[in-house]
Amino acid sequence: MGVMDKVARSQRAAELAESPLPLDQIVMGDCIAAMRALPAKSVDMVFADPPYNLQLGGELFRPDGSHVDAVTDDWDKFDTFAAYDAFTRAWLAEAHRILKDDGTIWVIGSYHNIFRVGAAVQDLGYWILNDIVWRKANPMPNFRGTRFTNAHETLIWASKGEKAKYTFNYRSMKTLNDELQMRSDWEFPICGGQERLKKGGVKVHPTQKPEALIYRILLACTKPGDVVLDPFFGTGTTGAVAKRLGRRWIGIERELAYIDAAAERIAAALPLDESALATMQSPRGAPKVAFGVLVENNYLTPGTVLVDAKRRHSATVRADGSLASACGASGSIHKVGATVQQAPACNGWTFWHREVDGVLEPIDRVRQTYLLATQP
Amino acid sequence: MGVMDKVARSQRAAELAESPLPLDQIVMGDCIAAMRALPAKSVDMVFADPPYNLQLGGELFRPDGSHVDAVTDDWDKFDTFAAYDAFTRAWLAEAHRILKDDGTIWVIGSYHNIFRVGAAVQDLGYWILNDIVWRKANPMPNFRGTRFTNAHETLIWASKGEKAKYTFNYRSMKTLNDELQMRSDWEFPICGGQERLKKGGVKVHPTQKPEALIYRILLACTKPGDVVLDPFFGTGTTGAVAKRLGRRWIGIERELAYIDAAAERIAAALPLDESALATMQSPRGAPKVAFGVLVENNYLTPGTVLVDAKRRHSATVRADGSLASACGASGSIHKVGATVQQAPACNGWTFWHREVDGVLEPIDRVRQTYLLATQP
DNA sequence: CCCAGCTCTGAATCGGCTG
DNA sequence: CCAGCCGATTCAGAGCTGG
Repeated sequence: MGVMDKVARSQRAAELAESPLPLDQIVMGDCIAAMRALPAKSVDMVFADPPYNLQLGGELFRPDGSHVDAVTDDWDKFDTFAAYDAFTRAWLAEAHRILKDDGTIWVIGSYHNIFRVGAAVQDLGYWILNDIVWRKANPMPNFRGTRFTNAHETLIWASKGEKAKYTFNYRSMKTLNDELQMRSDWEFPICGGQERLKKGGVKVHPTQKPEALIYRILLACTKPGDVVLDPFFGTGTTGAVAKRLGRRWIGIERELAYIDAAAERIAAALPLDESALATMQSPRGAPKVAFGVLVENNYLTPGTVLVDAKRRHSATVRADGSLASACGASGSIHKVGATVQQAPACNGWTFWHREVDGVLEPIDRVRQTYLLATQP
Repeated sequence: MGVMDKVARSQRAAELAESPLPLDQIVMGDCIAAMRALPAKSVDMVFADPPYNLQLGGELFRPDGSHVDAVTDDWDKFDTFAAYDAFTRAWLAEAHRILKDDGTIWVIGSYHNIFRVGAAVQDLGYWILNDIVWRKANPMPNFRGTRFTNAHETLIWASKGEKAKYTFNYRSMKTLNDELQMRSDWEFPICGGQERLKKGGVKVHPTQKPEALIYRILLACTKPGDVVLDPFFGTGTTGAVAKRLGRRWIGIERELAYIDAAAERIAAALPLDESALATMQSPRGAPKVAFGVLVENNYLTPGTVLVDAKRRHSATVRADGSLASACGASGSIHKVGATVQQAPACNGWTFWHREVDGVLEPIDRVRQTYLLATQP
């Protein structure tokens, strides 16, 4: 870290200390009213998972006769498209005011609402940078055989305007994807297992999002110390991941039950720790596994020190799946392996080892473990 | 093919012969004006690949048909969006008028325009059935490294209204996908190689779509002989695939160069023969067999005891094709199955089994045997 | 202890025909 | 328009249980 960086960091710490922002806190109340109370140009990112306005009809049963537990909460009900649009434009306008000029917004939705959201985003002057598809590894089937299986959701990523600057950690994303550019289609399982918050065996929130999804977003489009605002906080996935990645967060939520669950969950979250190990699964179907995926899924913890078989070289795993060697080189496992050996190329999977109970094992072993756990 | 089918086909042929539709032809002209000349409720599908960007070369029309000059420099962004919206709503409204009540529309776009298109689709009363993601196997990389690789496009599939019927060949799609339900994310390569139309080494059209994409759409959502309208015909991918699949088509296109290329291409396309066109049928379309018919014809003897797969419930076949369960319930195979399970509904064909040489087989097997023996 | 098999569930705009 | 009946319809993952 250079001198300028240190100065910038210390200035930043001073700013945050005097900040009127409710950092790392959950604000209870209506999202629009609560956003009005926040100062202009004060946060680096808004992540929003607004109501989808599903407009579900009657009951739905599976072929085996069991009942599908649908989203029936009042917060998802709007009388008309016009009412939904008015609500959407109101909170998007507040978000635009609160964002710093170089901040970005992420919104997730399905075909029920995402087109209305996207049009509003454009009308309010935001500039869409990408739309991202979350491909669900295990979506709910279409039980009646009447349509295609609804197997994805859509995210919109936008800056404050056409000429606005923004953060995009291109190298981190490329490293995370095994030295290929990160594409606009991402595969993750839906949120379940240990990660899914339950109370008395019942899910706390009907639409809890997977941590791996937010992890990739924060890693791609924020820097450590950045402030992320989530106006539809729910059970606090954004807060938990932000804490894990060393980002600051602000949550807005109406329902006390969600707030309680979120507070408990975030308190238990440990920065860059293995706490979420069982929770995040991986891209399925791809025979290739990017090294970054192992990090993303907590098979390898950022900060782990890797060495070669003869302990002549060492390097540290970073949060984006890159390595930083003791001699200053950084990049993918292959590139750093080549650099420290002054070789033209290197297979990082077999070159780098981690120590387990005093014994060295190649990181390819971790990949095998991961594949065994995730491949059929 | 049954007698009724033959009658229906011949009626249909007669209708089409008298039809005022320009079947299997390319109409030269502006898409909105050309659509106005087509009769209401006359086509089974509209497939549309409208212009993606907002600079439409001065060919924008308001809903009233008046011309909009979109290239004027002093137009701000709102005006540009408004002009695109007006154009979009105008052609979508015409498409709604031209579609039969059980027809559907497909529109493809990218994040530049698809949100505006989707919102317009909803506002005009269409009912979105799915959004489909075309994952490009070989997308163009993001050369500047400033965003995620834009590796997909989005399609919207919608019926004419919430209660409208529509065609969806569920079994064909499931068969095409190795006996798993077809999902909402489809992977195809971009159009290239032999398929890509070129003239003097230069591609004829900048956004020619892969035939495989249209093939899947027509196979999923139309029947042989159905009429498909493409108001942005370009180089005629829709026409070539429709001809190949035994569907009728109408294309609208402004540019003579595209029309020439499309006409040549479609003339060279070879229709699949009828045996290749046969697709997986849904049991819904198969001839119905009442359970009582099996008893009447001695495929099942009155007094036979049926059980469920786990032998938890049992019932006796009566002479009139009704069942009498051990617990006193009686009625149709479906009703008794539902009653003994205390379920809202039940498919008796798969629920009830009979024992043959100590092995249980569903009574649907008996129905299959009967159908094989009695159908030509 | 392990494995095979069974159960449960997830942001879902999820019939058609007859009387 | 509504009630009632007919009968078609599911994938992957996690967790539990019994052998």
